[in-house]
Amino acid sequence: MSIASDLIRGTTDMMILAHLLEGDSYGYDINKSIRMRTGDRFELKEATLYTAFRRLEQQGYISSYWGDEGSGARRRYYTITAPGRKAYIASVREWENAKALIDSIIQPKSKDE
Amino acid sequence: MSIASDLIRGTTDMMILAHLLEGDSYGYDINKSIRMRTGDRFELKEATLYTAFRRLEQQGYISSYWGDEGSGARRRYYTITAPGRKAYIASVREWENAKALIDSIIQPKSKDE
DNA sequence: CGATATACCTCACCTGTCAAGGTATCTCAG
DNA sequence: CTGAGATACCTTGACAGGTGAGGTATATCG
Repeated sequence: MSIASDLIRGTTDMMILAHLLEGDSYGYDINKSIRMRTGDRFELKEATLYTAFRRLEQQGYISSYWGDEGSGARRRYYTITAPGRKAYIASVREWENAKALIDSIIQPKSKDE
Repeated sequence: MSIASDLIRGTTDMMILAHLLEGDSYGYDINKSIRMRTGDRFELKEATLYTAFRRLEQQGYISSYWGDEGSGARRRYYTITAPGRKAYIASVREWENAKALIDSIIQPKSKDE
């Protein structure tokens, strides 16, 4: 179950950006939302999540700030930037493209089986 | 142009196995055929191709033999094995699964844009 | 007080891709 | 004959992203 790590590679950043498009969020919440959207069939590993945040922030695609909750564990919120939106659009385009290319290469002989 | 290497990661083996399903073949030919099927928009890098062959052979998914052409450069032919066929089917299933999961995570708000 | 959930983080390791380099043979133009 | 180009194979080292394992801190509930 779950996706082979080699298959998700390169889509992690896109997943995160997709979520930030709908509003600022923080790590734990993004992952929870991914779990829910996929019916518990997939989740990002924490290490993957946080290294992705570092990467995206370094590239200027997201920016972060500490939330000021009165109680509970502190949360670091992330916002998608304008370049981030552009990068997201480009990555979705690339993803659609890759899907089509790969499918054309492995073209299954029949629809069912 | 071309697919980001992080996006194809994990599909290379599947691509190669897909080609071997149609009959024995050798490296150069497989790559040529991939180039053609994708209208010159994609090709595996040689280093990637040959490391994939090593990997697949080690896993018992393919086996190889030297062709005996009277003239020209020698070719190493590859055959897909029974376990290889099973692995191919499993990997296609996994790929379809991953596509659906990823799409559900990045779910675009509208069909066009 | 201990367990559980929330919430963050880092390090070392593994694996697959790829640029760069190499070898050898054949064909064809000049 | 010589050199270029295509065919055909291979290896090495660097690089990048995912991940297991470990760590910190707070709040809640029994």
